[in-house]
Amino acid sequence: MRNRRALLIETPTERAVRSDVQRNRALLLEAAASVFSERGVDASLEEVARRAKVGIGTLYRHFPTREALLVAACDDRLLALAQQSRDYAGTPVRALARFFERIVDHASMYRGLAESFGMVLQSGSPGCHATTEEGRRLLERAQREGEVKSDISIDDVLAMTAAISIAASQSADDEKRIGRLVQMLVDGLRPRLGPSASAKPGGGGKRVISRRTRGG
Amino acid sequence: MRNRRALLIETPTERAVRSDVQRNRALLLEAAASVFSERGVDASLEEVARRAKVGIGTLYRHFPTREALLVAACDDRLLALAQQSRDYAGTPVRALARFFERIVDHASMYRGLAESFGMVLQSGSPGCHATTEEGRRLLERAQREGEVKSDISIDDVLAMTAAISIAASQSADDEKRIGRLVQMLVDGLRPRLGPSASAKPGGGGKRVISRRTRGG
DNA sequence: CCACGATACGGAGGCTTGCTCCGTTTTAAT
DNA sequence: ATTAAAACGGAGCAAGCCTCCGTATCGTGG
Repeated sequence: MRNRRALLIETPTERAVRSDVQRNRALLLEAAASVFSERGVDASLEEVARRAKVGIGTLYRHFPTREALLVAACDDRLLALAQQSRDYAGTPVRALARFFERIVDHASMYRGLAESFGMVLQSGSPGCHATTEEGRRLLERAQREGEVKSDISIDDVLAMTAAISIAASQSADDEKRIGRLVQMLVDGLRPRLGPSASAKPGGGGKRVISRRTRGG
Repeated sequence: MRNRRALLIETPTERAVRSDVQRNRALLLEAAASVFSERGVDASLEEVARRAKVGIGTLYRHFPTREALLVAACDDRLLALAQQSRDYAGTPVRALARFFERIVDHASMYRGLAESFGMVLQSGSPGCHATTEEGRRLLERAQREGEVKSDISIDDVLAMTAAISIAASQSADDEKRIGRLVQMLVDGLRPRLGPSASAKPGGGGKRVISRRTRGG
C-alpha cells in the first residue's frame, strides 16, 4: 500500500511514529480491502484482523469504528476518481454524467458499500473532500454555461448520486439501470426550456429559471 | 359427515386455522410495530417476542426472517398509501410528485426502514403490489398526456424513490431535502422540450424521445 | 550497546443477538 | 373424552462486537 505520510501534526516534543504502527495500519487496510471485497462491508472485523495477522485490539485501536475502517479502505480510490475526472472531455453535462457514473461504480466496489456511501462522502477524508470539490467544479462550470439550473447544490446532487448507487445495487438484475438513472438525474438538472444553441460560454449565468414552483 | 365445517374451506382435508395462530400473529405484529418505532428496524427480535409475550420460536415460525416481519409490519400503511393517492388533485405530474413524497415519508416510518425499503417494494405483499400498481397508473397517465417521457419504467422510478428515501434519511439535518430530491427526480422524468399545452388523450406512447444515448 | 519509559500489541472474556431444535402444550375434530 | 396434528416455548449454541490489561516492542538517551 501507499506510503502514507504522517498527517499534519508534528510537534517537536513528540516521538516519531513507531514502525509497527505504520506496518499494522497498512496490513489492516490491505486485509480490509480483501475481506470487504469477498464478503461485503458487513464482514466480520475479526476476520479482517485475522487476515492482517494482528489482534482484534490493534484493529480497534487504529480504526475505532467500522465506518472509520471503511472510509480508510475507500479513500485511495476516491482520490483517484477525483483526479481522473479532470481528463473528461465533452460538454460540461457529459462530463458531469461521466463523473456521476464513476462515483456509482465506485460505490459498488464492495457489496453493501452503496448504503454507507452517503456517510463516506461526509466523512471529511481526503478522498471525500477531493471528490466533493471536483463535483462542485464540474457542476458550477455547467451552471455558468447555462447547461444546468442555477439553484442546484452539489450536496443535493451528491446525495442523489449516492441514492442512485443504492438503487442500482439493490437490483443486480439490470445492468443498464445505472445508466438510465444517471441520465434521469442529469435530465433533471437541466433548465426546463432547451438550452438552444444560444448558450454562450462567455455569459455569466444565464438565468433560465425553471418556472416550476413547489407548493401547489 | 366428516368435515361439515370444511365446506367453508377450500380443501376438505385441511383443518381450520387455529385460534392461537391468529392471536399470536396479531400480537407479534403489534409488538413489532411498537419495537421498530422505538428502536428502529434493527431492534432485537427477542425484544419483539418478549413484548408480544410469545416465545422466540413462535416469532420465527410466523416470520422466518426479519424481512418477512418488517414487510408484514409495513403492509397496512402501504395499502393505505396506495388508496389515498386516488384523491390527489392537480396535474398528473403534481400527483406523481405527491405520490413519491408520500412513499418517502412512509419509508421513514421506522428508523432504518429506508435502507430496506427497496426490498419491501419487491416483496410481493398486498401493500407492495397495490403501491406498485398505483404508481404505474399515475406514471402511465402522465405519459399518455405527454407530461413524462414515454421510455421511463415504473420499476426505475420506484427504485429511485426508494433510493431517495435512503439519501434523505442519511441527512436528517435538512428537512427540505426530500422535497428537493423528489423535485429533481420529477424534473428528470419530463420531456426535454416543454409540454405542448395540448394534452392528447388519444395518442398512445408519444415518442418525445430524448436523443441522448449512452456510450460515446 | 544497553536500559528504560512510552507506546502499541494481543486475545481472553463478557455481552448481545440470531436462529434452531425438540420436548411439551394447545387445538380442532371425532 | 380421545387423539393426532399443529403450534408453542425457551434452552442452547454459534457468531460477532468491543473492552481491558498484562505483555511485548520500539525509539531514545546514556
